[in-house]
Amino acid sequence: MNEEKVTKGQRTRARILEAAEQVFAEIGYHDASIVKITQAAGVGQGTFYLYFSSKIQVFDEVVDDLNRRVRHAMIEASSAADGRIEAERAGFAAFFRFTADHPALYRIVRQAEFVSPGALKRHYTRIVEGYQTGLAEARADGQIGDIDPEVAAWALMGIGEIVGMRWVLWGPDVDPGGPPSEVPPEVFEQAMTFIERALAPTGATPHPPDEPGESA
Amino acid sequence: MNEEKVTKGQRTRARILEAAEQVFAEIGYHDASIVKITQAAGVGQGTFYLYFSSKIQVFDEVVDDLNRRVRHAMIEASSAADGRIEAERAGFAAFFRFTADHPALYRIVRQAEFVSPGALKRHYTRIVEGYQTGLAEARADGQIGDIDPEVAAWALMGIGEIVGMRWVLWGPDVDPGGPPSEVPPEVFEQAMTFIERALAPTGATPHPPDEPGESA
Amino acid sequence: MNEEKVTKGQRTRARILEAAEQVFAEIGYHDASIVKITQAAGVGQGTFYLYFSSKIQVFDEVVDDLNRRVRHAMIEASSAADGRIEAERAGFAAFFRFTADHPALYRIVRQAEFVSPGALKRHYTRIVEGYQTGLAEARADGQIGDIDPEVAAWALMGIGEIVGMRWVLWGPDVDPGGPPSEVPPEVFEQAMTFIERALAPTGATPHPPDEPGESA
Amino acid sequence: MNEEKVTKGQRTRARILEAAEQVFAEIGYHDASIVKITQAAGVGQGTFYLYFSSKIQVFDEVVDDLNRRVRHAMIEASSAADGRIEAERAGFAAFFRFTADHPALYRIVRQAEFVSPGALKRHYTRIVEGYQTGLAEARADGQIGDIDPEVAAWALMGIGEIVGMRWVLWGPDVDPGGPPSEVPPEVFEQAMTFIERALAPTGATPHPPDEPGESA
DNA sequence: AATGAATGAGAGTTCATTCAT
DNA sequence: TATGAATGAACTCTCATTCAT
Repeated sequence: MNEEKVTKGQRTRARILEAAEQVFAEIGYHDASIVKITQAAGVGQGTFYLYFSSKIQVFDEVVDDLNRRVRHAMIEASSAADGRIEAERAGFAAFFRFTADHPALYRIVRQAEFVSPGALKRHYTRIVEGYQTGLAEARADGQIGDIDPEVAAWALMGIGEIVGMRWVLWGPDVDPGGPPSEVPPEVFEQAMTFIERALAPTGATPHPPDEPGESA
Repeated sequence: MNEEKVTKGQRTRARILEAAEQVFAEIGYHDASIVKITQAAGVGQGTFYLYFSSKIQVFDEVVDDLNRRVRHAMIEASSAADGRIEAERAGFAAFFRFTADHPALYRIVRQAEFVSPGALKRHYTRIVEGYQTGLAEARADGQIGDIDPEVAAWALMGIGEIVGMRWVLWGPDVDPGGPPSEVPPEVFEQAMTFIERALAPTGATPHPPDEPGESA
Repeated sequence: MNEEKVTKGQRTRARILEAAEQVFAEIGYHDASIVKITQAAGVGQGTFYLYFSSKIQVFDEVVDDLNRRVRHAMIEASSAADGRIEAERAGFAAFFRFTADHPALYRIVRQAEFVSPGALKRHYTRIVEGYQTGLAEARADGQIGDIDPEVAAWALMGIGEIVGMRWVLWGPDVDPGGPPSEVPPEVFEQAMTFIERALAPTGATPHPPDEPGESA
Repeated sequence: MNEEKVTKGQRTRARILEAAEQVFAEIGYHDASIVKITQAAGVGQGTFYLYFSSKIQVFDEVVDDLNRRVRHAMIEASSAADGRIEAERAGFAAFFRFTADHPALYRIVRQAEFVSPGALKRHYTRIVEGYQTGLAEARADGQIGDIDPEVAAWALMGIGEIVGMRWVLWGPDVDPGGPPSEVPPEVFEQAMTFIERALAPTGATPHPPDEPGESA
């Protein structure tokens, strides 16, 4: 009878976790108080400590949770795509989409450095590991140029991060406080071009097919 | 009379600013208290408010100061270099060197999002503007491929940021707490290769010099 | 049916009472939480309030319980002894032994002043009443000197208390945190000598056996 | 000019210490909150932490302060007295008088066991050391009987403590909450008789001089 | 008879800021 | 120009007690 049942406690815990994510994203870790989180969750203050041992623990859990979800979104998107380049584009697109839908990701992760350094490293490292594995395989297959997969993976991470911050979080016009928007298509295309050229198999012209007659 | 003279007040102000940079870098904005900053500066608490109107104002000023210095270091290094590629390498090297010497840059900037969002945007935007101008000129000269200078500039910013965080701040082994180290030479080379391929003039082989028999 | 039977409820109640005694003794009334007591008893928090109306009530009951047991131990020991002096020694010895076996006695009673003043007075007064009765009888029989039994009884109580604290609770070397030890035999002898001299029949030499030829 | 001057800060500190003593004595350590103490002292909450690092630190200081004062009172009284017995009576009288005037002594010390065990031991040990030294000298002079000064000193401490609690703190009728009264003269006399008999030089009749016709 | 999730008042402590000197 | 004593609001966290199950 209670085999797959979600207990009342589990529901309360989930509500608090969700509220914490929202509040952290909105006002930041330090301005987020337990009172604000529990009010947002609709529970008493004491209830928080029934499920989390401290404010920092719930922060870690929020970061890990977001990390899990963004990686899931990226993997799902790229595995459905056809071919290496398509997969890459799909992965990046998923990353930007997730960022737009969950601005909490950025806002929370960037606070992590001082709040919980472990959480920050865990977050980046896990995502990078995914990239790195894919790049190593692609290099072995000759699908990309000769480059260290680790460095390349971190470079991709950096590009994704900054483009997400610049165009998703800040909006097209860098005006402050605007709601997160999608990455403009032309920006996305340019960013992908940048990446594809960087990774293109050495010796081959990086982007020749669509501009014939260009090579010497 | 006070034309070139540095007044006592100006010296006090500078001491507080310097102390603030150190304390923010070491323990973060929120754990840094006015008491800690003034103690580090060797002045009384009240003196702080003679020169700065609030904790957040001194933070903004620290960020702007670091920004000015890192841009200065990059410009100086790249303008002394010979040729576009050399200039770029020199600029990145200067960026990483500054990061290693002033870990405060990273640690403070990454806190800025919630402390003072304006400071964060100002910081990135100013650095990117420098890149962007250079890239636009280089594109006009045909020294780099056909790519939107703005997107490319942000991509470079992202690469610099993440490589700096990964290899300078975290150290070679991602072990926590280690002192900031230099970017290992092979990582630097790989990162530059990545960038040079991405920016290489379209149609040309990105890295031909080391593979002489490659061109058609 | 339930004449001699110990019901399940009675057993649960006894377990909680015992757990409360241990927890109060170990960490003190204020640091002892209902959760800790119920966990030590192996029951749920709510169960506590089925048998006790409040934390303070269980404290009172613990004090009264210990009081009953220490008096029982003293009475049993002294009633088995032969002669007034022997009885007294046996009573004190029993008191110290009980203290060593149940450090809770001290630790709990000394907290009682602010937790439940009534409990403190009840505890001391009951023990003193036992002494007092014995002393009054002994005085009437001429076995002890002419002294107010009430004052003498309180004096004995004070000696027992402080010697117990000093040598049983703090251990022989006043080092902190050591486990309760027995009163060293020579200390016990000296304390009894002190008491016997104080109570010795007036005019008589208090300790004649070891100094023969002294009486008039 | 400011040679012997008491600074403003020192005065504030003294006011807080005094308020803490009163509040601890009245409602006990645990019910005494920083708010209550600072309100009683007429300062803000934050001011407390300018002078004391924690609630427990001020408690320790209060205990040590009371200890110093009670020892001072005892020493002063007994050193002004004439002869060993008179000195002893004067010391005890001073102890009881101090207790009556500063019920805080008892009420605070008895809480110390769990609040700050070090403070409790320090308090008793220091007073006992004074007794012990005096008793050792008196024994060497043959003024008191042959008894271990350490055990005897602790016994005296116990008697003083319990008589003070019984008659000073609880008042003559053991009714609760009455204001601290003096030890009734006849109780004081009986207690001194008890002590003098216990300490009387062995072989001599303890209290014969004042009742000449008493011996057989 | 027994449970444990839920509560909210209140605890100790910190700190940016003010202001009389 | 410089000080540091003073403040009080706000913080995280604890816990005796209740009550629906």
